[in-house]
Amino acid sequence: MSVEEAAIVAKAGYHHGDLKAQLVEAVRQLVEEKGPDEFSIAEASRLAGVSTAAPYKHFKDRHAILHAVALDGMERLEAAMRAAITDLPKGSLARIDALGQAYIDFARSGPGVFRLTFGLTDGHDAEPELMDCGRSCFEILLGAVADVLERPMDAPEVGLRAYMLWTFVHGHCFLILDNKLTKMELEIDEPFLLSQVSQAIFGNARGGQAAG
Amino acid sequence: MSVEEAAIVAKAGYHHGDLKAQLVEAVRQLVEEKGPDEFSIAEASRLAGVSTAAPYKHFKDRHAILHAVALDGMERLEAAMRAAITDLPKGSLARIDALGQAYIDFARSGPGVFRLTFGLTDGHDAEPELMDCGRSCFEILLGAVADVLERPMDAPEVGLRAYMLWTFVHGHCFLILDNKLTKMELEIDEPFLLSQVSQAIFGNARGGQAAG
DNA sequence: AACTTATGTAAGTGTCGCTCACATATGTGA
DNA sequence: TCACATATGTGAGCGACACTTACATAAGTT
Repeated sequence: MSVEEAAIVAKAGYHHGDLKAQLVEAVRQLVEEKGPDEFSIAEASRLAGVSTAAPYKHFKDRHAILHAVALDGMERLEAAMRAAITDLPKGSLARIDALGQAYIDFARSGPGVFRLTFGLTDGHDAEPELMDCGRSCFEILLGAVADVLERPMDAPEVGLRAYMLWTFVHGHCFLILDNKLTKMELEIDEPFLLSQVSQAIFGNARGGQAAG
Repeated sequence: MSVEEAAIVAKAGYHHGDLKAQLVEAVRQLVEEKGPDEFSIAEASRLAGVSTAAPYKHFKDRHAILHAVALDGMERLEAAMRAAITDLPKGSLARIDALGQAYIDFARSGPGVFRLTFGLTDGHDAEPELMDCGRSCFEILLGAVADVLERPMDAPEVGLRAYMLWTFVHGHCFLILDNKLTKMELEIDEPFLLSQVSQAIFGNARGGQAAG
């Protein structure tokens, strides 16, 4: 059901019924279509079938709406990461690769939201919800790395390797969103790339000494 | 010399003299101060001491200005990368690390421009100038990797490893710009991280030689 | 000096973010 | 059932902005 259809159903009378959630969804759509810069609250209001003043009953300002969309995205990312590893054995490198793939799939399925979620310039400090959710995502990865290394989650080498994995996947996401890969005339198979990365990071860590 | 001072000097009379370059500089400043979303052409015009219509004699629209700022940034990045390796021996891992550090320094010295340079949404970064400059940057890295591996630049393993390095550094840049490192309560020494990365990527490719 | 071109201004248009006064629906306790 | 507080909608309007148009001024060419 699109936003417009949902709007028609929900808005039986004067009151809308579910405006807050539908505004988030409308903004999400617009952000994907036109990019985070080009969307306007006015257009989202039109999509939801309400006046341009209505959103301000639910959100303080434009930034608050974008934050809500970003948070929604981050929550979906966390759910996807959890789902990605449930059927895989604890301590396996397959879990690491699956987490990376989930992250990449999330970025690819919604480039605009991905950019928003990780690119909001202003006070992430003022948005504790978004930060907490991001930390939860990272802790999933931390846990998987700790299992592979058979070390506690707060061990330095666990943090280091988890961070290395994160930066790699994160950077890869930004580069594929910009189509940099094809533009640089690189032909790289993604699963192969992921396996090479986990091998590079964990290859010398299980048989021998750890970093740190 | 700030933009305002330069404007006063340059604008002796009716004509400005150097408006195009100064607009780019003014926008660059504003992007750093307020973020790429918050800047306005009107404000940049005020900074440069001209009317709000003047910029449109030099740039088609807002996107064209942002593109010019992004291109200027990319050119500075390319220069920084070239400068970073001139005094280091060909084929050394030190060159790899220096390129990474130059990239990171560039990001840290101008987060707004960095985001702009690599974050412009798809329709607008299809600008050939920006793309060519980006490819030049990547080719510097490609050359350094090729030297380390003692293989031609177009060899698949050269492309793969160069890409892995790029994603690492690129992801790290975005994460430090968002202060994700401190927020995740990670304490990671950056030079150590870089050396770990080059070691992970090149460690098994050159008989286990580690970074300096 | 006359003509062309480059580069500036002022004024105006439509959109947008956001606010305010007011309208309408909903829930609650007497 | 009914007054009343609260939540959620509308329309009008303000100031800022992107961008356009018509016009003014400078600079180069011949």
